[in-house]
Amino acid sequence: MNVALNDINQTEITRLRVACSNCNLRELCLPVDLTPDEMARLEELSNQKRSYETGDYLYRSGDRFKSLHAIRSGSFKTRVLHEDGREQVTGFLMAGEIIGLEAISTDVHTCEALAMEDSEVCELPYARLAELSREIPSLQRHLYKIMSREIVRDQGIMLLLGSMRAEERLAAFLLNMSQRNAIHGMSATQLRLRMSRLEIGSYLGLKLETVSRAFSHFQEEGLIQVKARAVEILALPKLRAMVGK
Amino acid sequence: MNVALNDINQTEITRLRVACSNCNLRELCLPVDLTPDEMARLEELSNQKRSYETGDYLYRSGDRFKSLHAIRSGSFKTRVLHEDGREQVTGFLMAGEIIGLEAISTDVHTCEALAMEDSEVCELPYARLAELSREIPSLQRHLYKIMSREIVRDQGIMLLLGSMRAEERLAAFLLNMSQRNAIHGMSATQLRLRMSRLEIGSYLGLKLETVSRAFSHFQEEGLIQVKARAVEILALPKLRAMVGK
DNA sequence: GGGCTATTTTGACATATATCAAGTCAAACG
DNA sequence: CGTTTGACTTGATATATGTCAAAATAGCCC
Repeated sequence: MNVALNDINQTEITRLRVACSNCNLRELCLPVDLTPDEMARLEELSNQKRSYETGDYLYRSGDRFKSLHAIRSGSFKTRVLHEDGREQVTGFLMAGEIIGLEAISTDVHTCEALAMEDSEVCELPYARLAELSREIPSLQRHLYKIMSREIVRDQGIMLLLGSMRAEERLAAFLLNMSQRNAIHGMSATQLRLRMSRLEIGSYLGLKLETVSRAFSHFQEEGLIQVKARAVEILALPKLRAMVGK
Repeated sequence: MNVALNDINQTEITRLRVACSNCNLRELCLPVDLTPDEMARLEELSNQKRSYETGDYLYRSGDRFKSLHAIRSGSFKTRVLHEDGREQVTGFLMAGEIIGLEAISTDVHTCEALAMEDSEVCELPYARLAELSREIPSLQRHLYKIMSREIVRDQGIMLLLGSMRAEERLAAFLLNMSQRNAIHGMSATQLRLRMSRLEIGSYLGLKLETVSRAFSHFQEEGLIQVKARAVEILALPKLRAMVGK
């Protein structure tokens, strides 16, 4: 749930994402009125830093939940493993985004998160965040909002996944990647995908061949330029039109 | 998002639902330790009551969000209307359940809720609930949990919808209805569905004919006995097996 | 109860996606 | 530099679901 298809529905998308580079909670604070003192206390929470290499686990299913993590560099995917060993990708998390929210309720992670490339994260101990939010009502209210907005976002996904066809899903995915790139100051049209066709398919509920065909078809139509994982978006408006906006 | 497919994944399902008949927040309080005094204050919130006839709106898209509602009797559906007039059902809410959570973040309802039959609800003014939660830390924490558990639940839906086929979706739906029936002290096998095949299809992302065929097929297989909207579940374990558990 | 209407079921066919199987391409490695 | 390996693309076919149409059924009003 860390990643949302319906982001491309052009509602605000900044939300939980940390737009500034030093991995504090500025984005999270932005819409709430905090005093400089409160702000400082909030930023203190995110001072630690840790490195992960490609394939390393940030957390595994069953791990006790202690903290959220803000991704400073690199990217992660979250997944669940089914009994039969199949992998189901549930989200992609990029630099500047916060990961781990899904475990707040259970205190235990229900999926695993692993680095898709060498990455760095800052820890946000949840206990201290909650504690702080009890002292700062506007922060508390904001956390509520963040969480329930996640709900709305996912509801959006549900609606979309139920009714979207393969190419619409892929269009939504590309627009989502584009927007998240743009938020963090990178190109909105030049994408370097970190994930394989198989992973994209798993995330979108499609087979890798279907994903590949959709890429090819988009290229034929002049919507994008594909070169393996380097994708250039040529016709952003047309892609938007495909997903209904 | 008020309704979840993955409830049938046999995790706990009591959650937000109010199991006792007088529509207080007992279910909501249950897992938290409240003093009798705190409990009393909480129950005060749900004293009001209002009636709705079939087709009445509990709220509409765009309405200002003021309160949650606990359904004392009857049932509601939530939906969004697309530009072209198509209706998309996003949830079914039954007696004993709480509706409206999706609007907390935006302060405005993003979908509309209307009665599927004559119904009664109690209002839970959100401001007072939030205020109270500030004074009662364990309640605050519980609200966090409820909300983020909604997240997990919806994530479950996302996973399911992406990979489940028509009959699996219907099986999940039936099991969900069964469980919710059971929670509120009704039969787990004798279901009186309040919604049409069209609404079920809209909710599950299927066409009504597909829903109907799935019902028929289940009956042929001896899994259920169908008589219009009266459905008897004959082979609960087999249905469970269909959805992976 | 009889007729009316909406709902549900069923059938025939169309389309989208999955499946199976080659074949291509590119990075990694000796 | 050739080989290997994994990822990606493309093609042929199968299967699931959607679409269109008609018949059957149930609920409702008089």
